[in-house]
Order: sequence, then C-alpha cells, then structure tokens
Amino acid sequence: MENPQGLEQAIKLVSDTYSPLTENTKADFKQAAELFTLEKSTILIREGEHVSKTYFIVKGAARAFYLKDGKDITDWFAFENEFITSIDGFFQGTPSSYFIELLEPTTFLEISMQNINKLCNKHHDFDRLGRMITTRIMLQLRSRIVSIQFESAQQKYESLLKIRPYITQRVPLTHIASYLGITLETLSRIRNPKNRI
Amino acid sequence: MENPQGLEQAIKLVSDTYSPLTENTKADFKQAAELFTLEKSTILIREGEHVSKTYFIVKGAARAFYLKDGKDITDWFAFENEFITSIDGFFQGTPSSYFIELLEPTTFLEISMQNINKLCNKHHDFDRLGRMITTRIMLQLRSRIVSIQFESAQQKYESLLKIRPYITQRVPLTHIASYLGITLETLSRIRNPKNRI
DNA sequence: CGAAAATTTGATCGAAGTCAATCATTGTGG
DNA sequence: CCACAATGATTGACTTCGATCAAATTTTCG
Repeated sequence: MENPQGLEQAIKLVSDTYSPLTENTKADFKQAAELFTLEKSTILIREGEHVSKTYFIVKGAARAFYLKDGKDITDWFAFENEFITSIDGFFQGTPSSYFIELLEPTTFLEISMQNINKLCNKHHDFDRLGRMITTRIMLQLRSRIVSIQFESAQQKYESLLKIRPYITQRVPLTHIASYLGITLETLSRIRNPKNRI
Repeated sequence: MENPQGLEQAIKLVSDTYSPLTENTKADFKQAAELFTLEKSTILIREGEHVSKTYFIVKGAARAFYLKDGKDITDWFAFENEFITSIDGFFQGTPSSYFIELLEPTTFLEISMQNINKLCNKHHDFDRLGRMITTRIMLQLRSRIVSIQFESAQQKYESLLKIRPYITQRVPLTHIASYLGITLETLSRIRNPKNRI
C-alpha cells in the first residue's frame, strides 16, 4: 500500500481493460488489493509453494517459468495491463509448478484468491470481470497452441513478434527461445540475416 | 426441443459439472437452450460462418478442426459433459476458422451467445458458471501447451491416453495424430510395440 | 462382396537439437 | 573506475526425430 492513488489508478486500468466495474465494486476492490513496486529479478512465487495471489502488472514485466530436467522453461510473459500468477497453483490449489519472476523493476497490484472469492460473491460485476479475464487468457492460449503446433521455429518467432514487437528489447533471448519451444542456438540462427535463404 | 425431460437433465449435468445454479436460473436456462440428437458426421459449424452457438455434449462426441494448407487438423475433442464450439468465432465474433463435426450419433444441448449474455446479465450464478467453464478450458489448454512443447511424439501420445484412455476406441487415429501435431505414420509407429527399443 | 477409408510399413530427407567453443555484454567488488 | 567474472549470444560440426513420399495391407460399410 505504498501509494493509494496508484492503487486507485491500477484498479481503473483493470476495469477499463477487461470489464467495467461500478464505483461500489471498485471501492471494495481497493480494500482487497495492494500495490507494490519491487526490483528486477524478484521472485514472487516459487515452485512447490502454495499460491494464493495473482498479480496485475501496472508498469514493468514478469515471467512464469518452470524447471524441466533442470532447464529453465519460460511459459508465460506479462507486461503492462496483464495478469500473471502460477496458473496451476492459483486455480487448482495445488503446489505451484511455476516460478514467477520480475524481469524489470515492476509496479503491480496484488490480490489474493480469498479476496477474489469474496468480491465475486458480493459483486456480480466482479464475477463478470473474472470471466472476461479467463476468456481472454483462454483465447491467447488457443492461438499459441496453433502457433506451436504447425509453425516452423522461424514462423513461431515471427508470430511472437507480431503480438509482442517490443519483446526482444525487454526480455533475454534465452527466455524467448524456451517460450517458443526452441533452443537458444536455433533462435540465434533465425535472427541472423546471414542464415536467410 | 425433442425431449423436455432430457433438456432438464442436461441442464442439471451442466450445473453439477461446472457450477451450481439455482432453480430459478435453471428454469430460465431451460427456456434459452435446446436439446438435439444428430447423426455421426453432422457438421454443426463450418469455416467462415458466423458462430452464435455453443454445444454441450450429453452423449456422444465431437471435434473442432481447421484446414491448414488443405490438411484437416483436429484442434479439440469433446465428449460427455464437455462444451465445444468454434472458440475464436464464438468468443471473438469473427468468422469461424473451425469446423465442428460430430464423431458419433450425439445428443447435445445448444445455446446461443445472445441467450448466454441475457442469462449472464440476469443471473449472477450464470455468470459464475461461465467463469468456471472458461477457467477449466484455460487450464486444459495450459497443460496441453506444456505437453506439446517439450514432449516427444511418444510422450504426447501417452499424455493424451492418460487424460482420455478411451479415445482410440472412439476416434480415428488420423484425428488423434493431427491433434497431437504428429503425422499419422508416426502415430502408427508409436503404437506398434515392435518399434519399441 | 468389393470399393473406399483407415492403418501399417519402408526408404529417404531435412529442420532443429546437441555438444562444444568462442565472442560480447553487463555489472560488481577491489 | 577498471578488471574480470558471470551471464548472454553467436557460430560450427554433427546427430536425430519425425516428416515426406510411396506402397502395401487391413478394416469398414453400402
């Protein structure tokens, strides 16, 4: 609760981006959430932990990653106006298989599942907001599957650049490579114009 | 509306499977939905069409597929107690990139987006139901991405069998192969125990 | 029963992985 | 404030999994 003004603005952002909330709901939302600013590389969630919170990025960036045979695999990026959490832990109540890490100094809104449930029960429009958020994520996941499934490494990279043109300026290539399901070496070759036919 | 009893049971199934509905909401739901039984191979949605309806499978099976360079790619299966529609067309209002086809003689509940919106506006618990359904699909999509991303053809097939042990009895291998993002030939070799190391 | 559809099997090829070494950039402590 | 360690990215040689092309075989169903 570093800055109540900022929190109000963050809530307005959520409401404007996903689904409008009444002033009444926003007021309760404000009581239920907190705003933080933390430095780059901060780990918000660790593998194996119980996950009770989700994060909405106001300014900055974060990623979700997991370890597969010791290798760091990025599964999700979140930038301004997007949510991030350990999706399995948060929604299924199971221990997190993900880490959530800040990629930049980041200001974010934090809210617990418990408070979300309270708000959902009290306010129809907050439940609606939840539906809109999950719907949007569902659609993002779907198009990612289509992309992964039948695109070459090159095409996958280009598809990502279309959705997130700025990503290479903000995120190390290693994370982009593992997100795309290709190796760092392959990504490097793709990006090198000398290797074009 | 072949069988009003069946429709009532279908609605109970939805409510029991995803999120409880009050009797009042169920009554309105009943007015807004219809029950159909259609034969195998019926196409419910075609590519390019405007999509206004979603389907809940009571008995039977369906798949969503799209054409990529003329090839038939299965993107989604739905069996008993699951929903299916053209996810992009239905949620984004864009022309469908999918076909929806029945894989067996199938009894299903049909409801339009217009009626869903009406029910969502009128009943908080119906909005909640929508949130639960999209949340579940979101989680399914997530674990599918993990599976596609870093599993071998063999592992992907085994992962699918874990979730849907009966699938090979109900669905042609061609569709399973394209769903897994592998060729029919590779799937055939995987399934042949002679090819095991 | 016979045609069409579905599946299996075989031979070959290529995109991307692995392993390994080098080069570049960043940031921290002496 | 520079040095040098650590991290990040590039390049090269070789390998492999699964795709492709082609044909045979099995199953399904009118």
